[in-house]
Amino acid sequence: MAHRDKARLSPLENKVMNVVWERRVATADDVRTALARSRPMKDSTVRTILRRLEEKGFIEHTVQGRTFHFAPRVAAQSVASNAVRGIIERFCDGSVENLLVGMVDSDLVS
Amino acid sequence: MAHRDKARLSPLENKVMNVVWERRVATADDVRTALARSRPMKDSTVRTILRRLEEKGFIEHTVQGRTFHFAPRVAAQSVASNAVRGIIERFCDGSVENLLVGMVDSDLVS
DNA sequence: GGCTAATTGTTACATTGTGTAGCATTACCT
DNA sequence: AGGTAATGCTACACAATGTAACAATTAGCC
Repeated sequence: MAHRDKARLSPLENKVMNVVWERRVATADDVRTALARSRPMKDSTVRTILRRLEEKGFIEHTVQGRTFHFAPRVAAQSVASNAVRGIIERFCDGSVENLLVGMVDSDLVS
Repeated sequence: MAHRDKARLSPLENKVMNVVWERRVATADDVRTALARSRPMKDSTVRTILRRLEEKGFIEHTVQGRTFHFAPRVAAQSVASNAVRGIIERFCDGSVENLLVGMVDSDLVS
């Protein structure tokens, strides 16, 4: 299982991904509408983010008529797990236990 | 407990922090020496990183003679837990359980 | 079939973050 | 007191990020 997914998500990319993850499939306009309240964006901006997300391998698209339908290529939990793995390597000397200890200490889990 | 620690660690800052965390206290030269093999850096570079880390609140220094002695202001596990908390919020809809499920799925824990 | 409005493609750019470092200055210690 | 080692200040190139305009295309309606 060789996979190159080192790419990280920027805050905005993250928000967009959340929309795609929630819907399982979304058009650029779906995304813009979904985020309109919390983060108004021009159509072009949304498309740029979607393009970058696709370049990074987080989403893929199919064409329906003239419209791109974006769907996740990776599950949110998968990305999350990967991120946690990175954290464990970088901060906890590779030990999951160390992380869990810290999480217990800060009441994240019990 | 109001704390503003939104600041993130860059890869290099991370490496430097690891040295400081390991030693509990380190001078700029200690850091440079410790990382010399894996990442040769000029003295100035190390100092810049240390300064930024201090600005970000990750370390603090005391002066011994003319030398700065840097020590962590936050524990590694604390930073790790915070990072995980962020991940949970951003990817797992705020649910620790969701994260744990993903971690189990990807064999991070059992 | 042709037109129009919706969609995508292409390109740009200002800001900030990151890594890298030089040089001036200061002040211990011998 | 002077040399040496440490800091203070500043700079800069490159990549990432957020933001978007404008051009080109084309699906689908009339």
